[in-house]
Amino acid sequence: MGRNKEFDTTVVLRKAMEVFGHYGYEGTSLQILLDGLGIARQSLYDTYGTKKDLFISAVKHYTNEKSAALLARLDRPGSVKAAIADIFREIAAALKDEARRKECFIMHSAIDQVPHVPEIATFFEQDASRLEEAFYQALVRAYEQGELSGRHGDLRALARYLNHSRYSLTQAAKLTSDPQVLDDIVKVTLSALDS
Amino acid sequence: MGRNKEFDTTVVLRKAMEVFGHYGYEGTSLQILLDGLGIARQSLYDTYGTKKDLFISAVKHYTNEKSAALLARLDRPGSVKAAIADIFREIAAALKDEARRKECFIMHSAIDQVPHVPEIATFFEQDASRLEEAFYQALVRAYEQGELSGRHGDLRALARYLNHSRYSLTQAAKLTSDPQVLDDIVKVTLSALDS
DNA sequence: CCTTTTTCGGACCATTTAATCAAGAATGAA
DNA sequence: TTCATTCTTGATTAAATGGTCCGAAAAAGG
Repeated sequence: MGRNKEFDTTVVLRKAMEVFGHYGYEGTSLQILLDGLGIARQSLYDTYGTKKDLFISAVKHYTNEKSAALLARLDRPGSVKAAIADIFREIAAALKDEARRKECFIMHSAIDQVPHVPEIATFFEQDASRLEEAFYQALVRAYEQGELSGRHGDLRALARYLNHSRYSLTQAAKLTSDPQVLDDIVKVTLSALDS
Repeated sequence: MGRNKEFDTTVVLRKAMEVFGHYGYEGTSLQILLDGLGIARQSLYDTYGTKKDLFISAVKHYTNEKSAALLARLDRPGSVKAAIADIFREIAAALKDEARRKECFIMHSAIDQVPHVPEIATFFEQDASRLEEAFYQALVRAYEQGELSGRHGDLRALARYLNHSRYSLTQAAKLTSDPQVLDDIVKVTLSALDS
């Protein structure tokens, strides 16, 4: 019983990603935040807690969403190289889409806060090691399937490289408005898997 | 005539890089800034102008320094691949050095401000296109010297990739404390030049 | 109708912010 | 010495900050 929430909490969380992504965590004043979310001040505190709580929630929600999609794609049987290519092309596609790219920039703000918000630091550590391991296992499978030659000796290094490249694409997107640049970067990045 | 400045303006500029790199532009309060610089408030305003002015000066000084070193190394005759390898290993070395890495993080804060400080945006655009062109010319020379095979067809894409990888290393350094990860990333990054 | 829950808007708070002004002491060159 | 420049310190300003409290209206279920 009682009145229902008028806003979808996950939709508002998406908007929070955009706002924090655009202004950064410290650069986002409460006023800007409320204007961006389209809800009243009290609703924010009732639903999400403080500004920092909301930020952490948005970061986690974004990261979990992306990580889940990545793990799902890596786990699909078939060519591992094709899976990795898909993953990177999907990221590039998101960063080239005017509507979707805005959310992605919250990653930059999140990395900014790593030294100052322990909860985000540990969260990223765990997420990174999980994904690095997933990449590694996928590469092992690729090797067993004959997709990789002996010249890709250090699969651990390759896994770390792929995981890092994922993050770095959003940084590239912040620095250029030319979609061709993103495609070029992805193309060369994937060439590390060529035989 | 008159009293001399007691502090070296470029030394203070270095400290400014560290402070802004650690706290971000908006996260750096004037008090934190003054404590980090070790000068009095009035000295800051007399010498550098406002907080934003100092930030822009620090960013430009850092970028110019790094870019000049890069261009100098690329212009040296001899193996281009060796030059590029040197460049990336030097970046990794700086990021692994507890003392030097702190300055590098100002890049993250600077990229953060790109959408909000036009002066930084245009400065980065110019710097990026200059370095991309330098990488491209170097790759052309490498090809002419027989260092690259036909499989490195798109030298423009390769140049963009190298320039982007340079930036992205500081982001990787923010996310991991394990120096081995940086080495792994550099190793795989450079493998894009292998035949 | 009654109760519960949420939304909304304004008032309010203490703190912090960047920046300016003022004044005295230190310093160095003419 | 004289004068210009810088350093240091403290006071001050006006605005913005994140966060809390309160009250009334609106909706939904009992």
